[in-house]
Amino acid sequence: MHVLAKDAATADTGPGMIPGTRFEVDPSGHLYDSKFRAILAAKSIPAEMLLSIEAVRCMVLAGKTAYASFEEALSEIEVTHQQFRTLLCIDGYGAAGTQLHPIAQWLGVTPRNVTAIMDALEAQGLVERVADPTDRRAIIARLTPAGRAKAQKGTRIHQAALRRVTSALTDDEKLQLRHLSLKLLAAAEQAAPDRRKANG
Amino acid sequence: MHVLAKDAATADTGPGMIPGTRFEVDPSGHLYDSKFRAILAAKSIPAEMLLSIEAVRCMVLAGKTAYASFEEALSEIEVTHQQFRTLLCIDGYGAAGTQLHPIAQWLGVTPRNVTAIMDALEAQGLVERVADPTDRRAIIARLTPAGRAKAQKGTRIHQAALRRVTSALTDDEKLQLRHLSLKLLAAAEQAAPDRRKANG
DNA sequence: GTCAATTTGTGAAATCGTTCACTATGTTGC
DNA sequence: GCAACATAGTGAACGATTTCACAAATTGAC
Repeated sequence: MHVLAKDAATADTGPGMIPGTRFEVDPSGHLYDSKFRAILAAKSIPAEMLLSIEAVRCMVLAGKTAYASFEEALSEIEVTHQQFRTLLCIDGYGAAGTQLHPIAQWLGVTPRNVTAIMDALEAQGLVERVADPTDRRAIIARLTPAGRAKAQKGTRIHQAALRRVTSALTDDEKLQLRHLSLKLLAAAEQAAPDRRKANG
Repeated sequence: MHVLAKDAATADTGPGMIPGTRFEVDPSGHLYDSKFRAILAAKSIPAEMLLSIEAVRCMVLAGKTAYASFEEALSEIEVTHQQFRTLLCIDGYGAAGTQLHPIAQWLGVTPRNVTAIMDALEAQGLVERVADPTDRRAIIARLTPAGRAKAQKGTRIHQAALRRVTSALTDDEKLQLRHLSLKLLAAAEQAAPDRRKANG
């Protein structure tokens, strides 16, 4: 009826184990996580749901871990991933800078959060807030020279990390991954209609 | 040199737009997000990186949105997705219950966080802490009858939401998605080696 | 023109997660 | 036996993000 975590933990080195990973290959030639499946198998879940659960979970986990590795890499220059993405976004607007709301959309977070991120970046001297001459409610975020330098260094680091993570996939596989993710995303968005739609 | 967000925003209904989604189909027949690509195109990113960025971002976004839709669905019975996953995990151990550390592994969070989740669930009367007779340091988490009922209701809701999200994919596509995600996950784990490895 | 509705940014408080430090207990080597 | 070390749970402090409420400015309907 139930499988204790210990049971699954002892399955660390199963028969189909791939060297260098904790995953195995199923009969159809696809990777799966035997440890997770062993735990899941005990929970009286309809067979047709198992694959769906596995797929979504793997995707979530891969995304989280990928972003975590970016975070880790960027810590070298003392910016968080989110701060780096913000710098990159602002940099894209050049000397003109941009209001904060477009940044929020790009990051896929609330405007309030951008205020907080800006506070941190400003404290580090990487961005500056200047009045928007065309709209007195708004402020313009602009990179300082230090911010531009940081964005450049960050870009090198981020791209190296990205390459490290994605070199495991061929271009065709990346295309496929993007395609399937977007299909699922479109379906999920209809189920959670009020969510912010990030661009970065 | 730079594309303002406004420019991209006006591209809401491009030529290759799919009805019912905000995505388009590229020449190879794969979905992509034209809005995101338009913004990205301005940022002087090496061509070979663009696809990698898109793929990872789409995956992250899809995962987040999928989980958000579960959260949304489960709010009907006043549990968070994480609380539901915790209930499900504990339920898997039956009447014997389990210590908290295995739960932390299953959820992929720190033990400290499980304490907090348990606090919330206990306050709702869904779980109970009892002393572990075999280890006086440990406590055993067990579902109350109310917890069991909640887990059951939650399972129905969660599975309905999961079906809604994943019905967009064929079984073969789910297999493929899981496969590619795990490949990427394995690569990302090597880049961020200290991360907790979740099982649920 | 004017007034209502919307938009922009931010303070305050809440949520969810983390790390660090600590106590109490178990385990192991000798 | 016992010192050294590892493990289980939790308090305290912190960080990222959200929601709600608000003031100031803009926009739009008439």
